[in-house]
Amino acid sequence: MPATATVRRTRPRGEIRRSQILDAATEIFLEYGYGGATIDLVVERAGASKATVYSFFGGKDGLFAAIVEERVERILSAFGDPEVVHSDVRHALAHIAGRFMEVVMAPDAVGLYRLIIAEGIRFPELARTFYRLGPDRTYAHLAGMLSVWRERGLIRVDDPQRAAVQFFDLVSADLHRRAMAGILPKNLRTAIQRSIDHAVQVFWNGIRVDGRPA
Amino acid sequence: MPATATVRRTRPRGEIRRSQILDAATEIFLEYGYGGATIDLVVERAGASKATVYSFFGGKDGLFAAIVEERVERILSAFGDPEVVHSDVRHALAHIAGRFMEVVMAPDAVGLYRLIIAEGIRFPELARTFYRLGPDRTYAHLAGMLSVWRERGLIRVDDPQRAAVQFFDLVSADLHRRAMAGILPKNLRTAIQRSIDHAVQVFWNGIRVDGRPA
DNA sequence: GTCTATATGAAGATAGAC
DNA sequence: GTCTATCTTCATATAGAC
Repeated sequence: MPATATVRRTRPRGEIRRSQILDAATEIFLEYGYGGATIDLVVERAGASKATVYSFFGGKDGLFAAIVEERVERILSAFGDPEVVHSDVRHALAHIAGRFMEVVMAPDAVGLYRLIIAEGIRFPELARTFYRLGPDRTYAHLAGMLSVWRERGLIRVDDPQRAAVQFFDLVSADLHRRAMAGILPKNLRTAIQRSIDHAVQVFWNGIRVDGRPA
Repeated sequence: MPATATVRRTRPRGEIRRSQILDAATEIFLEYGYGGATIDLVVERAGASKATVYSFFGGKDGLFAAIVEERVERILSAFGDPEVVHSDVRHALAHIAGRFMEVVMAPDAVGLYRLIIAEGIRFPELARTFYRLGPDRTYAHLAGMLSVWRERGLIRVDDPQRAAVQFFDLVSADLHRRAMAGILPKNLRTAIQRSIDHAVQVFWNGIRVDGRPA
């Protein structure tokens, strides 16, 4: 083969600048939103130039897509590895709820969700990707745990997938929506803990097999 | 009193143009979002002129605030009058959940919520107003019903206010978030009905006084 | 009060040097 | 590959006529 198959190892060439730009852009977009963010702000914070941004990402749209895809992975990785499903259901629920809230209430995660909602109409494919890579995987995680508990006869639930969504909604929906709107209670950590406790209580009463009140 | 207290009845003077502009602007903002909306688009759809828009609302910000305040009232009025609290709790819950979903899943309501979330950072006071006039009143409504049921010994619940939020989150959170992101299942009405049924089931098991499974 | 026409400025995008 | 400097577009906002 004459000259076509030149095996390039052009790795660290522009990768550094690309990362710098992407990190700066993520901060800017999360802080100002899509409309409020400008390429100039990104350039300034990254210490790069406009032309480089355009050569890497094509434009503001491409930059936005790159941000979402990279960030979902990073946030989800914080959710960690599937742990052992031990048999104290209420304790396990409270534990996974706590980790869930740490992840989804983090400013970055809230900002990303806000971006998806704000621009979902203009970028529907991106929103779908976000849900597939993010929330849906988390739901599936808990659904698996619920299935195991059901097989062991510890709980009574028709549809583990739906029940998982219900549980996370009980834990997070209200606080998460207020966070997205920029409205949060003063003692956030206390509010989160109470939300978890009450969610576990109602949910547990809803799925337990015997009937006596807690 | 000489000349100061001239009682003007300058009502229908500019009120017509104002309404025309506000209606057109609401459509444009809900359709394109704050960033995508332009005064030119509003002017075109309203058949008015830029200068008139500015004389009424001061600018894009003022127009946005006027839209939110007017729209929350209109949407909430659709929720209607507090009905009689009859004693079939599960039936009543399903009924109020159905009306709630009709209101909050309507395209206008979803669009308004999306606007609040997207621009909440830039307009925090507006977001607070929105919550006070909208969701918080709805929660209080159901909380009142729950209190009545509790007094009658029909349910067991510690904090009616929190329980109300929990119930509406169970019913709506997942579908509502997907709607805001522009992602909806094909059979929306079926999905809503199923969401209501499952929410009532879990919530009822969580608050009922006796312990036998349904 | 309402319009037409215009000023002003900002932000996305690119041409060309190094 | 990366920068500086520039172009172009377009949206906000206003001045002035009717």
